[in-house]
Amino acid sequence: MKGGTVTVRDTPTGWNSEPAGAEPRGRPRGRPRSEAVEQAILEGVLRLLEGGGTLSSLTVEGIAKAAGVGKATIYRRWPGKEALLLDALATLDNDPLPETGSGSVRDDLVRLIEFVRQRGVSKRESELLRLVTSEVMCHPDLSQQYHDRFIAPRREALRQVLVRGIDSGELRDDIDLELLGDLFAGPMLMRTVLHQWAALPEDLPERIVDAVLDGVRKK
Amino acid sequence: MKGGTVTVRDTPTGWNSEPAGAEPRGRPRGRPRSEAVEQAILEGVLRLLEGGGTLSSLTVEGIAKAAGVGKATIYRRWPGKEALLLDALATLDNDPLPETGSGSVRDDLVRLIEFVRQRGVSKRESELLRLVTSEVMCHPDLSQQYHDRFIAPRREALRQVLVRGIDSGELRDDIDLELLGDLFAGPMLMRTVLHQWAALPEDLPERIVDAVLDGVRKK
Amino acid sequence: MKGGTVTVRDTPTGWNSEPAGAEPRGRPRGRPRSEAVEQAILEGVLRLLEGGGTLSSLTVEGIAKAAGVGKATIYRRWPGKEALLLDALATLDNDPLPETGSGSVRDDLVRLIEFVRQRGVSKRESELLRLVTSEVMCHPDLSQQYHDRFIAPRREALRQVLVRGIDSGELRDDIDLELLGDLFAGPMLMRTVLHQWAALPEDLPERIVDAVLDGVRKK
Amino acid sequence: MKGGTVTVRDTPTGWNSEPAGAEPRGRPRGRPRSEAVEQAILEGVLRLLEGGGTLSSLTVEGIAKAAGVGKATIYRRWPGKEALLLDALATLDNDPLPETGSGSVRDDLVRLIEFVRQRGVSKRESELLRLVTSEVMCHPDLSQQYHDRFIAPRREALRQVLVRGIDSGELRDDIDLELLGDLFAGPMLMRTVLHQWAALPEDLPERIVDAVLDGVRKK
DNA sequence: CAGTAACCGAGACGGTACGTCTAGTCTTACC
DNA sequence: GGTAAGACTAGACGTACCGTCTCGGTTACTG
Repeated sequence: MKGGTVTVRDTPTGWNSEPAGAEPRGRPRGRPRSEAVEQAILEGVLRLLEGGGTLSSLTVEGIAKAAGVGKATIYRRWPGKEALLLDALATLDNDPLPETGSGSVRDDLVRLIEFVRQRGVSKRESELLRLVTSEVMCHPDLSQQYHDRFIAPRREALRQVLVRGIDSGELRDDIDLELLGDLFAGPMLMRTVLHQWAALPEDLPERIVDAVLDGVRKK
Repeated sequence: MKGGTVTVRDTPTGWNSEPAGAEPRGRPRGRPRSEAVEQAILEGVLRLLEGGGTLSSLTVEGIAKAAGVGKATIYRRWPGKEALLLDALATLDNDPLPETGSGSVRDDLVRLIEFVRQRGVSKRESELLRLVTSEVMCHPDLSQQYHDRFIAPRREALRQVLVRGIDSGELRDDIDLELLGDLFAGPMLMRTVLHQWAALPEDLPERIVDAVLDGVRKK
Repeated sequence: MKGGTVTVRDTPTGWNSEPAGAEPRGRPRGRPRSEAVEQAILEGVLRLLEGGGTLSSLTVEGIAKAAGVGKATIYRRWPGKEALLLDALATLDNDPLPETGSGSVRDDLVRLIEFVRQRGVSKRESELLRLVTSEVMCHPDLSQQYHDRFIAPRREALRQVLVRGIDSGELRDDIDLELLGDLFAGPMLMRTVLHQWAALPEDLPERIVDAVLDGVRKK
Repeated sequence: MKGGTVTVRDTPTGWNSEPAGAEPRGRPRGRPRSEAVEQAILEGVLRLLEGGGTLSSLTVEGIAKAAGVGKATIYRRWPGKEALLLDALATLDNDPLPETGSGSVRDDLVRLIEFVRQRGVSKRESELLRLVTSEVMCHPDLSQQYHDRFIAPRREALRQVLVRGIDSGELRDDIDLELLGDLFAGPMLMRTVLHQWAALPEDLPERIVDAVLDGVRKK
């Protein structure tokens, strides 16, 4: 289901795993958890989100109803709706990051930012993303999860491109990588947080990259 | 807060105002709403927030208890806790924006970003700001309010500096102002959303401004 | 207003009177209480009762609104709506009791019970009576009031007739007067409590009196 | 209570029953309602009533607290506290009616009235009975329920005795049964309504029956 | 092939908070 | 000082979810 994990029993995100140690290798006893049920729940979340509505209107009870599932079945898999949301976001977010390293650093940067822009222009994804981001801001304990699963991969891809640019002499080496990354990603985030979905024109990635690369000071 | 409104009776944020038109000028009848009660409620919110906790742990009932006030008194003034939060944020957020226009464009930009950084390093303000931002992301109806009261003034100050820079020939004139603003503000927002409060070193504003001004491309 | 009381200032039922002794005789200071207001309140109660509804739907706030009066004006006169209800009942209940003593004891008894039946067949009065009775059953402190003002006069009239009957040898003297009264009044009360308003045919008083007088044992 | 019904799932008084028709006979799904919880609620009501207090001081919230139960659990079973009161009354009121038909009509009548008197002299029962009666007087929709469950059985027992008396020639046959019943029951009701609990001496049933049977007219 | 252990839908359970309503008091300006 | 208006504290109302807990019933593996 998720990435390269092979065992059927692996809980979606590592939550709620068995006592750990009881059965070192053997298949757990009893009826195995239904893969179909899991899908139904995640799809139920997405379906409810399409109807719009705030985060507090997305109730566990409603999700259970929408998925035709008992509440306990949800709580058996996730500790709460916040964690469930993270997994729901993951089901939409499994497109591979664009290839980089083949062309110029500039093109790679544009491609990466364009990839993020794509998320933003999709109604369903942007809605969910916004909800999850909102949720994460209130729950420090989810922040790490969120960062590791959704932010880190993108930042890492960005970082690799930037490192390549520095090594090749295309980029200055007196700016720390963290800030460098923020400069490129910031404008996209800004528009997301402020509901400015419309403000994502096709040429935005190019304009961001060029402005950051060249600087905004008049030569 | 409340800008230049003069009348005593003006409700905090324009919510819940009287039918409008009934009594064009005269003082409304009945016992006037207590200014003290209003303060007590807002202070109650701030006190509860210092104790930490997520947004859902900040209940209207708790606020009423903390402020020594009936629930109805809160609902008489605000339609819900989200709107109340906006006003609570405003009570912390009434420092005047820094003066600009006296020195170089670069100095003005640094001053503006430093002003935002100050908010971030204050525990109480940053906590509240994060909660409100989170809330706003889920409630499109509050988004406008939030933008007009907290975002717009800062953006306008920023815009004026940028316009001055363009007019004086210090800044390029081929980048739209919106994007220009995002470039400077983005890194601050990024760190706020991701709980990276620690990542706000004193020299950050300078580094942001210099990087954006000069570009990150190796000369 | 009420019976033979002359002074304007006398509160309706003696509640809420001034400190008593402060100003032994002189006209009290300030604006005198408005007679009209008092009437408006009582009529408001009656109007609301016509609309039907339970006792808990008869709110002080609603009465004030219906009477075009402030709540404080009501509380200045009555300690609560229960007491107010008693006075409202009194405004309907001021017809003089029928004359007795002129004819036979049987005729007097029929006349008294017919008088009670009249109350029952009037929608408005019976509704109010039922509400008040209900209220009284829950408030022992009003029980005395209720008894003195509404029950006692009727029972006294009944008692006088019965005493006359005993003295004249028409009635047995081995039954205590209390029980004697209950025998005549019981059937009317029974139908009131059980909402059997329809079961008050015109000849009911006669039938009650004859049955009780003659006994129900077959001769 | 609940008569001869055997099934465990029967809701107390038929309120809140399932859609009726969905599952004609099978056991309803989900966790069954706890019998113990039901008892706890009813006992909570009785406990609160012993403390005295008016009907409005008997709140659903208080009952829930007293029974150690959530409010929803109460509302799941009863539509409101009025209906709950009826069931609470029923738990006290399940003594079988006295046997009749074995002896003289007079003895049967005395026995029936003595049965009612017993209710009245018990503090707890009379308190509850008074509250329920009061409540019923204000809520016509409960009147039928109340009548069917508490009044009708007693009236029917009384009616049977009276019919036997008429058939055997002991009682006059020219008085309608309804009035006949009221004559015997009226005095008891009267004392109940007027808080005259003390006025229920042991020989009252006998005196009532004899007076009604023989008539009060001097022979 | 019966036993057993965990799964499943359903929904009851004790709580908590919601947003509304009313009680009874208090505070204005006006009369 | 009476009056209408309406804000005030307090707390019950009935509803909606939370996260947990039974129920009867359903798989899969195991002995």
